Amino acid sequence: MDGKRTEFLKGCTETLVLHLLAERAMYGYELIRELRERSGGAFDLGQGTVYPLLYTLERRGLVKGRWQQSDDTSRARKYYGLTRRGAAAASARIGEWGALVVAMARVLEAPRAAVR
Amino acid sequence: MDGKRTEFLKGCTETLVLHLLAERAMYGYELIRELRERSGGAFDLGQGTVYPLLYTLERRGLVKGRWQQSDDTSRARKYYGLTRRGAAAASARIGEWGALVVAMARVLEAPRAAVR
DNA sequence: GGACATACCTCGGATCACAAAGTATGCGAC
DNA sequence: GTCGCATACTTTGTGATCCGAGGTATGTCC
Repeated sequence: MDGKRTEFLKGCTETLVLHLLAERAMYGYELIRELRERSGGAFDLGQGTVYPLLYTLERRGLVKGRWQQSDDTSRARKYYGLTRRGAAAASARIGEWGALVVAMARVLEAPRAAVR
Repeated sequence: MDGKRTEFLKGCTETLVLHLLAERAMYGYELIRELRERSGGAFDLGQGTVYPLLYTLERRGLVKGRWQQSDDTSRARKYYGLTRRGAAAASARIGEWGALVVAMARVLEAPRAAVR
C-alpha cells in the first residue's frame, strides 16, 4: 500500500473495527471482508493487521472474543463483540474522527482571503 | 495529547505543512503558529514535530529552506518554500485525504439497512 | 491431489508523532 | 543589569500502529 496512505490509516483501523462491531458481533475474516466491501476496496486490510488489533482491543477490555460454531458451516469461528467500554470507545473514536475532519477542513479549505 | 489522537494525526501533519507552504513560504515557527490559529487550537504541533518534518521534506526534495533576514526583525529565520515536486505532493496529499474521508464515511455512515 | 478460499496466529520492520533536552537571542518588566 | 518569556531553531530516543511475510489448519472445487 502507498506509504502515505498507511500513515493516514493509523488510528482509523481501530475506529472502523469498533464501529462495525458496534453494529453486530463479527468474526475476524468477516470483519475484513465487510470493510473491503463497504469501502469499495478502499480499506483492504490484511489479516496481519486485523487479528493483532483484535487481540489488542481484547487485552484493553474493549472487545470480547469467543469461539462459536455457526449453523451454516462446520468451521469454527471466533466472534468478537464489544464490551460496554468498547461501545463507549467506539463512540469516542467517531467523535474524534469527526473533530479531526473538521479541523483539517478549517486549514485545508480556508478561503485565501483569510490567509492575509 | 490523547494517544489515539496522535495516531489519527499520522500522515496529516505532512498534508497540513505542504498545504500551508503551497499558499506561501513560511518559516518554521510561523508554520506552527499558523496551524494552531487556523485550526482553533486543534493542531497544536510541537517544534520537535515540525522541524524534523521540514528536514525530511527537504531531504525528499519537496521543500527548499533558506535563511533570510526579515525587514521587521533583526532575527534570522529559515524560510521554507515548496519545490515543483513539493507542489505536486501537496495536491496528491489533499486528494488522498479526501479519498480517506470518503471511504471512512462509506463505512461509518452506511445506513443500518445496508448492514443486512 | 492440488489450488484456492476460508479462518486464524505470530513477529520483525518501517514510519511518524511526541516530547525532552538543547542552543541562541530579543524584549519587556523589575 | 537581571530575569522570564517569547521567539527561532536543533537533535534524539521512545512508543504506537500498520504492513507483510510466514505459519497452521480445513473445506471446496476442479
